[in-house]
Amino acid sequence: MARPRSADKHNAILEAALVEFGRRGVWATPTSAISRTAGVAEGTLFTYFASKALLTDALYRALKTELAGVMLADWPEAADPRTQFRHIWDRYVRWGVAHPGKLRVLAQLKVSDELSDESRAAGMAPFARLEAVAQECMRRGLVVERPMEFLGAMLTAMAETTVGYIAQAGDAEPAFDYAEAGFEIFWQGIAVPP
Amino acid sequence: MARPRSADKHNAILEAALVEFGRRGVWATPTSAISRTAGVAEGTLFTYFASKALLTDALYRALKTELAGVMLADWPEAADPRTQFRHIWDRYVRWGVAHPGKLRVLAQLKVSDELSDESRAAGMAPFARLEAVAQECMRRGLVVERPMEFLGAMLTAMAETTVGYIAQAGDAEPAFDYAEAGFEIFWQGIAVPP
Amino acid sequence: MARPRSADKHNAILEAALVEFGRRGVWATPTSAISRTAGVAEGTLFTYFASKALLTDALYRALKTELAGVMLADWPEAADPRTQFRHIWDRYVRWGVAHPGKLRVLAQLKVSDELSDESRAAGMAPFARLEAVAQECMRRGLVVERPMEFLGAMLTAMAETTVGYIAQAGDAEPAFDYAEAGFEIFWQGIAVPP
Amino acid sequence: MARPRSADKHNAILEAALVEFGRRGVWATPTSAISRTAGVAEGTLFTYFASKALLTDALYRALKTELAGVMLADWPEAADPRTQFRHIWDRYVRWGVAHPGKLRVLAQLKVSDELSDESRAAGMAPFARLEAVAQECMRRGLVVERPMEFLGAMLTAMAETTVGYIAQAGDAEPAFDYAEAGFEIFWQGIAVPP
DNA sequence: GATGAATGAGGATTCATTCAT
DNA sequence: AATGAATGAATCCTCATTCAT
Repeated sequence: MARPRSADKHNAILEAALVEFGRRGVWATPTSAISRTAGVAEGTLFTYFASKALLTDALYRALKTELAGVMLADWPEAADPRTQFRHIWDRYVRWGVAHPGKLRVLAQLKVSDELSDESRAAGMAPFARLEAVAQECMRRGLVVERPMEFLGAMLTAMAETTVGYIAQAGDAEPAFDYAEAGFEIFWQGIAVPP
Repeated sequence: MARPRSADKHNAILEAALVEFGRRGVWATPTSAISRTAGVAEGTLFTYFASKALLTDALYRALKTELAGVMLADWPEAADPRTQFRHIWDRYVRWGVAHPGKLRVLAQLKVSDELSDESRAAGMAPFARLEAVAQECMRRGLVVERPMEFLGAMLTAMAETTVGYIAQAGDAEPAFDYAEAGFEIFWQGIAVPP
Repeated sequence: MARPRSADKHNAILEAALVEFGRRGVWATPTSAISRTAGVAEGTLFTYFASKALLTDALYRALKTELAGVMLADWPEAADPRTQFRHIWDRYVRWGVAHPGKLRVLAQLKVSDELSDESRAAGMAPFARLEAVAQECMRRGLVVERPMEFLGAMLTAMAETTVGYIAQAGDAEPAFDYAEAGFEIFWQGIAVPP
Repeated sequence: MARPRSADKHNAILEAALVEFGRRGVWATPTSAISRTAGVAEGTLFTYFASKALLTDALYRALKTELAGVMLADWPEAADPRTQFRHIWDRYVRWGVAHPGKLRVLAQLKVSDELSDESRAAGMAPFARLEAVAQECMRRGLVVERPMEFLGAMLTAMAETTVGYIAQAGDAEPAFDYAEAGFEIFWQGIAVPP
């Protein structure tokens, strides 16, 4: 057998793409910069990802999957709905604040024309797990009845905006707790008053 | 460069940039395509906009200004706060639905690295007029006290998401009124219950 | 008006392509070598020929046209058929011997897959003038009745082979007159004996 | 490199090269396509042929050898010269018509710069057997006295042209017998009238 | 020997911008 | 000011060949 394809290299390239995309923007990053950062030859990138578009696709999915994993870790199964939604919100925001580059790349990829429909769908898939929660909430009359994906998109948009504000505020002004404020708007927005 | 002669050409170029960016995406659009669509020579574009970055900047500001104009037109001065916010919301959503290309371009430009800080600031400026409304609402205790820009960003993000859903639903499924639903979330989210 | 497209540059590029193709072979010649030899920027080549394939096409047609011009110059209108055919033959052979590179490039282009059908047809067009001669000869029973294009292709193939032999023989061995010998085979081959 | 193990693989690669060259042209065919078609690994190709140039060389020689074999099979030893030449001619034309791809590849390889002089010489070698025939004819005054290789090249060129015409005519127009016509030109061309 | 991943020079274009007309 | 030809750096990807397994 020949040298097997290396998962390490695959990841190194993905990682490098993330780094370079974060530094220079998705469309301003040549594949050569990615391969250099990944420590592989220019051609090697293409044995792992047949084209730049496929690489960005894969990166998009990887980030989405990672994010979903973060949000679902330590899931408070027994907690009340508000706490569960807050869990998701906090994880999202914390992840975004901790990895501003990732969020930025995700934002760039989302508006990209190169992103395949399959990837867009795949990007949603990891969040399927959250559906059950919301469904249950609606059934119990705790939350307004809205299409699931719509609520999910709203949460995502609001959390992203929140992260953006925290990042922009910087350490300089920790005075205001945007994470808290953002979640309140979201929760008040969807909760059915008792 | 001397001051350009023709406002017509200036506008034709901006218009063409919008069309082409909408068709092919901001980063996949060569300036030559813009000048062709605008009906001017390749070089002429650069007497009106010294660089592609400056052109995108100008387009961003133009769209933001147009949007602000739409939102403030027919302003219901005498109406109650909810109605005023609803006015803003509806104008935004209606504009977005009517001009999906414009919204898409705006989204691409927002995540662009080329966008200057001045333009980002300038993009916010037209919305200053809305500040007064919110400020008054807060003072009267009708709305939660949050930094103005934060509320504005939230509104924008939520409205954009809403537009995205309406566009995606298409004419096929007019059953659900996302505009209404989206606004409810926003308003419940920020309103102080009596 | 802008700088007009220059016939000089157009020709310089064609000329340079000929030189480089002759030196390194059609498929081993990068466009950059052509532009360098032509004394223009790499990009300029593409304002005159949209692609390398189009350039080779144009070169093929140019060479064919030149060759036809050479063969028809000083046409011995009043001479007998044999002399007329000999005129064609000699011009062909002399041109090939004088410009071995051109013949070699022509040979490479002929077997190329890139050559468009239009160009192949266009390459034949200049020889239409010769048809009349052959037609007349056949009518008068001086020459066997064969499809015109077939005879033309035979003449071409035989002349090419002849040129190849002359070139290979070099100045070293002028003892044998291949041009004469080749024509004799051709003429005896098609002439109807009295 | 040690001597290759498998004659099968050697042949499979040559065969695959022929197929791919015929399909895509010699210079547009990557070695990877050849190895894929041959059913061997990319690297394996290079244990059988140290370089692409050597592979094309070998293919050229193989085709030439095959062609010579075809032409000499069923040799009419006792027949008169004309019949013998006709035998050669017919075998050549029939082979070319039956294997248009082979002839096309041969034509491409002939004009290639990569072809080594040894291979060109080797390509001629199989035809040495024909020399005796021609020599005898000349001695007996049946055929014009010309350098052997020149006559051979003429025959080849004329037969190739003939094959080209038959191929182009297709089944649609079997009316004209190019094989017959072509041979007549050749034979009249070289025969010494009694 | 067989495999196919790794390599990196090379190559045809593209494109923002400049500049001669 | 308007034009569009000229420029050449930059880019994605290909491919013959090498080499680790």
